[in-house]
Amino acid sequence: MTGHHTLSETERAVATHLRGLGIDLTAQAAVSNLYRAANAIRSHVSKTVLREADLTWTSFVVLWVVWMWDGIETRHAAAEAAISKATLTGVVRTMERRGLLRRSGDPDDRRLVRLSLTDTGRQLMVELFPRFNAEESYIVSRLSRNRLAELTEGLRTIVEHLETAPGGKSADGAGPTA
Amino acid sequence: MTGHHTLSETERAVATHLRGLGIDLTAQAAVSNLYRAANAIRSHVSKTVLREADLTWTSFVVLWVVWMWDGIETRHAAAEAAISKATLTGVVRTMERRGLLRRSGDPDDRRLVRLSLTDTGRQLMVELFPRFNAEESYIVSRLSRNRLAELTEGLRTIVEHLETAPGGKSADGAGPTA
DNA sequence: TCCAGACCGTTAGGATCCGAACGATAGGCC
DNA sequence: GGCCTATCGTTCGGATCCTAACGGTCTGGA
Repeated sequence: MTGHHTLSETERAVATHLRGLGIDLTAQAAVSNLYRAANAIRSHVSKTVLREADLTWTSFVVLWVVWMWDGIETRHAAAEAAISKATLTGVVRTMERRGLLRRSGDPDDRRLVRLSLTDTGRQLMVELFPRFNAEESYIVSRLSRNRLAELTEGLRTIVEHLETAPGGKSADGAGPTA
Repeated sequence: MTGHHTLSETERAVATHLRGLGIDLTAQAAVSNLYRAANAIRSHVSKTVLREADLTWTSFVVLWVVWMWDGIETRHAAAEAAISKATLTGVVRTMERRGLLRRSGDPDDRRLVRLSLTDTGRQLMVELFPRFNAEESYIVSRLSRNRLAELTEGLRTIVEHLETAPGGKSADGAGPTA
């Protein structure tokens, strides 16, 4: 993917469609390619490494977050995984059912729920992540060391720009303003 | 989002966790930042422009695709929007219910269904897209013209790499091999 | 002390999202 | 013509995903 039209064809169609509307084409191309790349990556990894482990992308991300930050509180885990608290509740239920993850209440503040991996979950990540990373390595293998560094830096700039922005300040959610 | 930890904190945690596992950290950082940026963008736009129009990101993308390629066949529309045919069926049903989109059979091949915007749908896109694009412009506003061009080029490289790859060749789906 | 407000995770309801299986249609080959 | 196979969009079942509303818990000031 994405689609039976190539990137060039799409960009040409866009250009002709939006002629004279005062559109920022460079921004359009950048965002479009960014999202297209993210989709391609998610799809690729889901169909290779994660498929064998019977994990969805989101499940893997949640496991990853809990692996990185053991005992993390649910609201923080949701923010790290870029999903809403409501979504996390469902994913955690699934992962708990499969014995990969554990919920435990905080004795000091009984509103809180803390998450940690089971031994099985930790073992899964130790054996799964290197394979996941191998795909990541494959994904960027066409870029030189310099170009890859520039790409990463550009992405960081965007992320920090959006995350520090005033933004919409919605109630919950996975947004940059959370 | 994405989280109460900053990018630097996360990268530090990753580095300490994966020490000695032979992990490609530069690839990990690149892919991680790419996906994080995509999430931030999707979230940002969803909460600003699309929220007012009561459209989900996917709905907007589908409308966009049909706007660009009027009379497109469903399987191609699904590929362009990077969603599965099954998902598209549902989204189209929703958009049709709201009078933004129309389905019509192909007389020459009665298996096919072609999609096109209604006048209402076209009018919506004409007034909505400039605002959408203004957000895109805001998103990349911190990058110089040169850095933006480099970013876009790097993303294109990744997309083309994944889309031309042999990959999994799944039956349906929105993947890079579709 | 007590209670109004803030915050926590969960639930409710609906839209996406997927792979797999399904009926319907088209096209090649005899 | 008559079948076999490929391909189309849809349906089905289940997981994700969101906002809004909810009950339980904490906290600070009267």
